[in-house]
Amino acid sequence: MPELPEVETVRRGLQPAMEGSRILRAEVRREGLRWPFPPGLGQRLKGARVERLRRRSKYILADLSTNETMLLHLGMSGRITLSGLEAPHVPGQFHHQHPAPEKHDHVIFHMENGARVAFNDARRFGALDLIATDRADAHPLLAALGPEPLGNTFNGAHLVARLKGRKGPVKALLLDQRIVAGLGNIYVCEALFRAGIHPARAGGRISAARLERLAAIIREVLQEAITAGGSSLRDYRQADGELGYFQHSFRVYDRAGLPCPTPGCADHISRIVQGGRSSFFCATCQK
DNA sequence: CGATACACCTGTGTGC
DNA sequence: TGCACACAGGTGTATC
Repeated sequence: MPELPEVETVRRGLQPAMEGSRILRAEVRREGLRWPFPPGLGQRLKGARVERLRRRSKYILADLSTNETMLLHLGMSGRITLSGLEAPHVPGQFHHQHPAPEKHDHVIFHMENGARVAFNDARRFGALDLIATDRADAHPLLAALGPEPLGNTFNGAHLVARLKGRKGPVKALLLDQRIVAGLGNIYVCEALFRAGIHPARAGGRISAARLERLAAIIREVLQEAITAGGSSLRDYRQADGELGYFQHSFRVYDRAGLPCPTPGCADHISRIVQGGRSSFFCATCQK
C-alpha cells in the first residue's frame, strides 16, 4: 500500500501525537505481523519517550529514550490512526476520548499526552521491530536499502551506475529497494510515464540523459504526492483520518483503457503484468 | 551475480 | 444472495 509519500505523510501526522511524549502503555493485541514481534515488546516500550520520528524509505523509525529504535513498516494494507486529537486546549495535550479498537488494530500506543495511536493492518504484511538506536542502520531490513530518492546522493549518475548492464525491465529495477528506496508500483508507473520511458525497456538500454531526467522526475512526483498528502485508494488514510488526494493526479496508474492524458495523443492507457505487478503506460508516449 | 516465481493474508469488486 | 476468481499500495526467500 503505502509508498514513500504515504509513509512520509503518516510520519508527519504522527509527530504532534508522539514526538516528545511517553508511551504509557503499548497494547499488543497479537503475537506479530509478518514476523513475530520482538520479545518483551510491551515492557520495552512502556514508559519510553519518543525522542524523534524519522523515516527511511517506507519505514517509520521512532527513536526512544531507552536507546532503542522502533521500526514500523505498513506493508500493503497498514494504517495508523490517531484518536484523542480533537481541539486540544493546550498544544500537545489531547483529549481522552477514544473509540473502541477496530478490527485489525494490532498494537495501540497509549501516549502520556492523551493521544492514542493504533497500528492497523488487515493483511498483516506489515512489520514492527526494536533495535538498538546506534545499530539501527544495520537492521537487516534497512542495511541493503539504496539511497533516499529525495536525498542528496540520488541522481542520474546513480541510476546510470546501478542500471548499467541490467537486462531486466526498468519497471522492476525501480521497484528494487536496493537501487532506490521508497518507490512502489504507483509512483514507478507515474514517473516512467512522465519520463516517456516504456516500463518494459531494459534498464541498461536507457541513455544517461534520459536517466538524468528520470531521476529528476522521480523526485518531482514524490514531492507532489507528499504535498497532496499521499494517494488514498482503498484503505490508506493519513494518521488524522484525512484522505490524501494525489490519486486525482494519476496520469496512468489504474487507468487502463482511458485516454492518454498527453495533449494531442490519441492513444489509450495500456496495462501489462510485470513480475506479477500491473504496469500502466501509454505505448505511444513511452518508448 | 541476475531474473523469476512464490510466499505471506484479508478485503473488495466482478461475473455467473 | 452465493460463490469463484482476480486483484490490491510490499518484500523476503527460494529457485533456476
